[in-house]
Amino acid sequence: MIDTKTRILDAAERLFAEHGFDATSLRAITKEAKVNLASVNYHFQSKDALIEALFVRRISPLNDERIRMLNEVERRAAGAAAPIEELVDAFVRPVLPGGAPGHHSIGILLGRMYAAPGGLLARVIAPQMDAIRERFGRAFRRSLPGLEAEEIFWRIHFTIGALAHTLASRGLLEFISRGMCSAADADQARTQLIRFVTGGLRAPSLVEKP
Amino acid sequence: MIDTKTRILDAAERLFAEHGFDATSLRAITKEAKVNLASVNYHFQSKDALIEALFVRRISPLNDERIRMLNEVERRAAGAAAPIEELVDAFVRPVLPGGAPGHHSIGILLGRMYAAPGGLLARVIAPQMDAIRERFGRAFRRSLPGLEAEEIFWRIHFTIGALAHTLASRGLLEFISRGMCSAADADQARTQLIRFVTGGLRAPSLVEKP
DNA sequence: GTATCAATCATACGTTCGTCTTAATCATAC
DNA sequence: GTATGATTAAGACGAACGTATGATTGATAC
Repeated sequence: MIDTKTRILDAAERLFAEHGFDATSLRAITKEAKVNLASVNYHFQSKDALIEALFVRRISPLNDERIRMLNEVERRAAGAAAPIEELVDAFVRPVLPGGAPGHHSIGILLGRMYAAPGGLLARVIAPQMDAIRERFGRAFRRSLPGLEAEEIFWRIHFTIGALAHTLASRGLLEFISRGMCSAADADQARTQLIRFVTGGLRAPSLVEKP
Repeated sequence: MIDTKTRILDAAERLFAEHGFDATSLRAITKEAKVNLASVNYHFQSKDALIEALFVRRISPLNDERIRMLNEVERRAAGAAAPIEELVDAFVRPVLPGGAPGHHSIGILLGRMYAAPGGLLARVIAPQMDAIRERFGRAFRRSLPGLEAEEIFWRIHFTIGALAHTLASRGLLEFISRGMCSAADADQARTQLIRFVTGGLRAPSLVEKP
């Protein structure tokens, strides 16, 4: 029998991803997890703290995997500038379904969190993302010497947008089911995403070079 | 004195954009609008219907402006394929701050809605977006003859993602204020966005051409 | 066996929410 | 003036929520 704390986290992750944070009550979570209602306030202190714990559990391994893949890409490049496609792949793959070990619905939740108001993103996610952003920013600057740091910043921002939208979009699957898109598998989505983002990153700089 | 219905819509739009739909109560809205609580259920029927009315009021003019700009772009192209930058501009400008007449916070709400669960997007926004997607899809196919229809579909999807993320991201302004990005004005964001998206759209096709 | 402490359980509390009801107000037409 | 229909006002209702309480169980150590 899995321990109560994990059962709560798993159920919460699943239900939050499906219905959103506000629309999911602790009663629904404890029912899904087959635990007592009070367990949530015993193991965590509040609903907010539960949500926070939920991200804490996933984000670190996720970003570790990103860094691991990035290091691997740079190792293969052997000192030269790494190919943009591979940098992007290291950035997006771990967060896409099937991309990281123990991966469940955290990608959807992350995508949703980026659009949500409130302090959780600023308190929990943003600090973790700053390190990733910094590390990948350096790699991109290396492989895109024609761009200024500020432009890199913007383009990473747009990359996150395209990624988060792909993760969060409920509409996508509907479009797919309506025949507007034939391949529903994650590989197809990732390949298309990488191609698009790589093109965006490679776009010429807006800054006039002397 | 502006009429009650409009006052409610304006206040709701403002508060929803700032705090989200669930975190904003009808009492907060009616207080902000300086109207009676029951007015909401009188003029609209429910909170959900209010949210729906809120989008209905803005989306049509917004998409009309998109179509108007697109037609203008195609008119200038005089039969030839229109430049991608201008197509993208017609797509993103109306939804960005200062881009359309009567524009307030609807962009933030749209950006947030794309990441939110529930049927409102599918019921209200998606049907309106289908027409836009179709119209712009045709224009993009014309200007990007090397791409298959499915690839165009994906790339419009990613474009919406980058756009929605830019609209919804609270974090962005924080990064800006922390000096990681110097220009906070909408012009800078739009220019960077268009450059990135154009590059993504122009990326070579994934499909092998015979 | 019994003391101890963490975990689980049923249940209650206080709050807040969306909605509804009923009465009061206002403008307009006759 | 008065009737009429639309709007606004004040307040109450029931439901659902997050949280807290106190009892109960279960395992471990002595």
